[in-house]
Amino acid sequence: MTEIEKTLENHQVRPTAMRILIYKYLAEKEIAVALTDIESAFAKAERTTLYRTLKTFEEKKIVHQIDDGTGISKYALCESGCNCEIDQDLHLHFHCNNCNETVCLTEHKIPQIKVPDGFVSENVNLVVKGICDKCSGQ
Amino acid sequence: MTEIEKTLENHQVRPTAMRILIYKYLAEKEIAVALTDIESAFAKAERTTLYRTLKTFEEKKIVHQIDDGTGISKYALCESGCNCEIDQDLHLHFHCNNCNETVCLTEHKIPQIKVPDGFVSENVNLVVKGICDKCSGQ
DNA sequence: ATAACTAGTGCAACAGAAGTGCATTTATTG
DNA sequence: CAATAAATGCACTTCTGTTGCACTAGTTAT
Repeated sequence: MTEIEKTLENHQVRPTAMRILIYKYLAEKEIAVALTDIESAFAKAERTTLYRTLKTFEEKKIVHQIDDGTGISKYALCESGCNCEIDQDLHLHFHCNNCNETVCLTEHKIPQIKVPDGFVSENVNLVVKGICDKCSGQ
Repeated sequence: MTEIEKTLENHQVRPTAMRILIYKYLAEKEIAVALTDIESAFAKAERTTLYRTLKTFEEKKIVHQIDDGTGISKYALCESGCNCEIDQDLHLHFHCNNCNETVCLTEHKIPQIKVPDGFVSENVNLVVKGICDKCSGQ
């Protein structure tokens, strides 16, 4: 029983071959991935399977969905690289306009956002766009 | 020559009947609207025309596009209700999970966001989700 | 005013992502 | 091993966004 299998079972997800592969893929990638990314990485697998796997992972809090403003849903593992459990579920993501990759910037906390009276804040999504470290030539 | 016609011409957009209507619609709405919203409001007009009108408006800085995390592009007039000209093009939007409406919260400035070395910030998109004033019963 | 030209609109079609229903396979449990 | 439940594969559908092309309306020059 591998680490990944344990992790999946801890989240009430049965560790099938496909799921382990997808988990591995997500773990290796440091960036948020879209369904199509996984699709091209696993050419043999059906899109639907990948789609439903991601949905399952999302439900079971293994990954969380990221909206980086490209209009395409992306996903990233919740552990180590993302603080989606903390208080207000603050997401801080950086989307590179050059390479189109989206990364989690977890070191940088989001300042408390105030909303007007009557508004109830449940969730904050912050996407910074620009040029990432790899593309800016450091 | 109405106010709206003047506004359009000031932005180098020829004030056609359709465009005036769409501008009026946007001005009346206090919330950001999606293409489909306009579509159902103007059942007679073609979707393509509305689409291209919005694109033209966007190009000419009459409206700006909002990504509220629903995956559907929305638009709002740049004037009075949005500060899309200021320094870093900071957008602060509130999306109600109940009524699904998205509004601009212009009174509340976005604090300066720091990004790690090597990253260059060009644009910041902040969407707060929750319950709006209308739905929270004030 | 009219011909020539340009901008705007309508229609049709396509692309990509997301989502659903159903049959089949795989795994689990009695 | 049979019965059951979960996972997967396939075929479709829907929705948003987008483009090409023909046609119309509006503008400009002669």
